[in-house]
Amino acid sequence: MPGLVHVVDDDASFRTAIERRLKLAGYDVVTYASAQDFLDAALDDEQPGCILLDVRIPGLSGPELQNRLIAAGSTLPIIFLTGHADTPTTVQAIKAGAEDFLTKPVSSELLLDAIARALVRQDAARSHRGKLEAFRAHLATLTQRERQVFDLIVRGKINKQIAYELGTTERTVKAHRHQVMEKMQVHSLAELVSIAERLGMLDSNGG
Amino acid sequence: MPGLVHVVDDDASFRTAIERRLKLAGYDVVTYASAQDFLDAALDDEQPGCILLDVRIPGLSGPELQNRLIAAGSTLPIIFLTGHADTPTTVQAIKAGAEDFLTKPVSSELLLDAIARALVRQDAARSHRGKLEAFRAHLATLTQRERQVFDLIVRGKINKQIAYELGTTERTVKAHRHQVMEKMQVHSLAELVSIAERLGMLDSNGG
DNA sequence: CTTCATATTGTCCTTTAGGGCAGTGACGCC
DNA sequence: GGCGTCACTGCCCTAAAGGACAATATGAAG
Repeated sequence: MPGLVHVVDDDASFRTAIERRLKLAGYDVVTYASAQDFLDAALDDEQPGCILLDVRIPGLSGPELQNRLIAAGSTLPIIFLTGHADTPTTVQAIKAGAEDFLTKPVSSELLLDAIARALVRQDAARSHRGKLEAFRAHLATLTQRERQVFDLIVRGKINKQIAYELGTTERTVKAHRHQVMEKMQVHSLAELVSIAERLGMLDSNGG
Repeated sequence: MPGLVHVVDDDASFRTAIERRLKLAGYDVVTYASAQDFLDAALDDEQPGCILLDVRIPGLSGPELQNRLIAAGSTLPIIFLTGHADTPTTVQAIKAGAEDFLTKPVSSELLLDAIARALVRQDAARSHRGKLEAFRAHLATLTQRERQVFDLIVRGKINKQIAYELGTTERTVKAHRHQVMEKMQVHSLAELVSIAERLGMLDSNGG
């Protein structure tokens, strides 16, 4: 799996060395001397890649950068690389979703394995997220009224009940319902419910 | 949140000390000198509780016990406690779902926080799992034919198509469909699809 | 052989869902 | 004032779902 590896480390000689190793393995590499440099690069989050991130770097620390990226909704997997790891930092990083936490010096085998895993994971996450985004995009085109009808439909209400709850008629509900199916680009109630479930809209329902 | 804390550690004086601290905090405690002792206790996995587990113990190691429990489908959260942690072990434990990884000596604050989190998490996991189990139990009462109809229903097929695919008639499909709704204890197609989605039966569908 | 579960199917009727066609009314924008 | 979007609605018709009542067939279990 090809991909772009972002190396964030303040040690210039380390950056040079790791870049050479990764390029030999067939990866594209970009290096950054600080977390801020990385953020300033304003990356395309959708591109296949991952981050090799030093924990202790001047300015924003590795875990701080990780938090920023999570807050920003990034899906770029992070592999931490550090001279000496302390347990709480390690635990926190992994809990926050880091792909791995390695210690320098790192063997090429461990490093390349971690990168390969990270790229596979990101690929899966990206395609999964892509589908959800498509659903959300469709959902966003619904008018307020259509959205209300949508919510009641996927909770198993029949048109008659929906009409009553919205204070309108069955014919009107049918019209909205038609628009909902059209805009969400589905051809069955089952698909509609499936989408709603995936978007977490049915977590606490009462049928 | 009350709960039973299982302490697995080969150091008798440590067990005694930790038991006293945990009981003071209001928890029930059971101690084990080895992983095998814990396994032999044949625990009720559904009871609220968690495990305080030493990494290096004679016989089965902490991580090995963790793997066994995962393989057995246990939902008991694990908090690792160890004298000195190495990074790969820490990473692996957390990735495998351990609640935390603490080093001895541990402050009561960190320990009790971790236990409280573990119990909350287990509670959520248990109730979530309970619902799924109920669904699965209902699903298990379906006959083979009903199950086939179920699968096609939740993929958005209409009775006519289902009848064709199963080489039977629409009337028969209706009969099975009725049985499915009855046995799954739902009153709408939406509920049925929602359940199917939660049970992971719709991951790759074509509507 | 009898009983039970399963699978099957038919006829008839009611309720829901889904649209076609047509029209009204409110609101915001150019 | 004209245009477009959104919400609303009536009449009418077809398709799909669901259930009542009734019945056949098969295989496993006792």
